[in-house]
Amino acid sequence: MPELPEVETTRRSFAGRIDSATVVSARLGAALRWPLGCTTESLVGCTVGQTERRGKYLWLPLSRGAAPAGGLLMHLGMSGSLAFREAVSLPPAKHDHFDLITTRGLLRLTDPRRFGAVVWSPAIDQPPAAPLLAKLGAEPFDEALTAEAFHTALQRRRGPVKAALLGGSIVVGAGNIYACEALFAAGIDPRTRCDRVSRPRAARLLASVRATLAQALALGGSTLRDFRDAHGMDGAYQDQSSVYGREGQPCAACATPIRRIVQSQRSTFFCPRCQKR
DNA sequence: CGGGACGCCTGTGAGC
DNA sequence: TGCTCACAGGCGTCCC
Repeated sequence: MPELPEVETTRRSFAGRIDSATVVSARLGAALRWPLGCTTESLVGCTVGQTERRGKYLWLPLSRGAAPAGGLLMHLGMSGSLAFREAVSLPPAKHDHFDLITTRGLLRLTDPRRFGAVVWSPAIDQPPAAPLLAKLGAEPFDEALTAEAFHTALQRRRGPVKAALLGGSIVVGAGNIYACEALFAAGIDPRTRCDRVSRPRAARLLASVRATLAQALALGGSTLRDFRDAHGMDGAYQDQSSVYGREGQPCAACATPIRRIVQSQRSTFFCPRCQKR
């Protein structure tokens, strides 16, 4: 569900609406990936600032008057979604695990698998937020990430290029779907060793990662919708994808059946003819 | 440092 | 109908 386009779409959908709101109360249901790191009571009275995104993490800065009061680092994991509603008194359903009730509305995390997280941190550059964010690679649309820098980073690795995209230590944002799609768009076999990707092909791959994420972003995060409706791959994204979830179906470009393999415990879909090592 | 396996959880669909 | 199994959009941690 939430890869970078979905997380960014989520951020845009509520950042302006919760900005400057004051926390009235908070509620933590079942435990998430990590402990909240503060009491829900300690959030009361804090003012929410502009929500930022780093990779697939969201950061909600908090303050008390003029004084910073840390912030909440949020992650949607595999099945999480955030909703912001003006109606504050909606009773939580089974998988609604965190509520931030504010003067402007209710920010609610729904996450059936609970791989997501909400963690209070005294600052974004201090633990526990800092060590989590420090491992992240470049933002995909950061101009500082040039084709040359991307190629150089690939040259240092020997594993399959698909795993490098998924790992996010070079560039963040492409999860399993968009990593597969970007590799297809670039015509690169996902099994290709990183250090065997030539400079021009690295440039093409980076451009494809950007184009794939940008397209999804332009569609408002094509795969983002209510989890109950979103389960499975039978939503809008299925129609958009060239390879993801299409094992056995003919490649749109050459009609060769799309293959599914497993790389580092994850499914990879690709066209064995269009994508070359 | 890189790279792969594992585990965290619940839900769903396929097959029997 | 109910069971078991494989699988699911992420990622930190552990080991080699």
